[in-house]
Amino acid sequence: MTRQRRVLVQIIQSADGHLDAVALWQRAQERDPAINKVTVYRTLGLLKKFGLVDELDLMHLEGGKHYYEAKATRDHIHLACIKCGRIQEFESVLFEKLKGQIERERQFQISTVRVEAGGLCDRCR
Amino acid sequence: MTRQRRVLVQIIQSADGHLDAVALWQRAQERDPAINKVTVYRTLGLLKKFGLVDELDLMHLEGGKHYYEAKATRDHIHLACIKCGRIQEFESVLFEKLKGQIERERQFQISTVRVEAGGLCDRCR
DNA sequence: ATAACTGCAAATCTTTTGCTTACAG
DNA sequence: CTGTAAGCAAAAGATTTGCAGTTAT
Repeated sequence: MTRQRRVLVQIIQSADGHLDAVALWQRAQERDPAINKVTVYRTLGLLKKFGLVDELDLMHLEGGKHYYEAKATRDHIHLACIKCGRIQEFESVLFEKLKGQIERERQFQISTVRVEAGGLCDRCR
Repeated sequence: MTRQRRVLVQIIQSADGHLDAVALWQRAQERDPAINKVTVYRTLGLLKKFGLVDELDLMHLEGGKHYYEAKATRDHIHLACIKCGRIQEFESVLFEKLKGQIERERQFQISTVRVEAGGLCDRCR
């Protein structure tokens, strides 16, 4: 557990939105100007591997980059508005049931699930 | 409607698995050696825009590339085994209900949904 | 001490853009 | 004809790798 990792983990934990690797790196630089982008990628790789963060694509609204968020206690769905870019989160017991169905019917042991919907949000439709 | 587009659309339509842009380009070259990779990207962009193909990430099992498949009549979920890499597809009425719930409760007009689960398949667990 | 981690530079890979030529309708 | 698409080269952006020096434990 190094200084750099502490900084990165804390930023991810306390972030309100969804950060991509470069945005995370920029925020980290505010606290530790020497921190390297490569370290960010390597740390994200680790956190992902240990299931501490979720990796999102948010329907590629902004190209091919990936976004990260601290793994929540409860999985949630991301709704990405293709017009205004707003990202909403959504929880549902149906989603929980769906996961259960997958594990049961396919004997598939889920370690990560990602649900992303693209479309028009209530404000934009 | 050009020769190149016809080739590309036909490959996507008849593909059994999930192709990334480069794999699609390679298959296209077998039929039309002069076809350019850029044309593949541009055509994929169009097909995506018109909702004729779905773009997947398959849990980034192989890095940051994207995969494409012809939009099916019925949405389905992708299950990616993190051990053997096998991709399974899964349909469910629960999934359909979940989409309905999102549209109703959030007044969100879904144009594309993507559900991907990573974990261990029945053979690997 | 020593195994793991960081920084730096450079490589790799995917995707996008500008511009000219070619082709479909 | 005329607008749209394709090809080519080059750019841009994201992520990964090799290696030498540094740090956590």
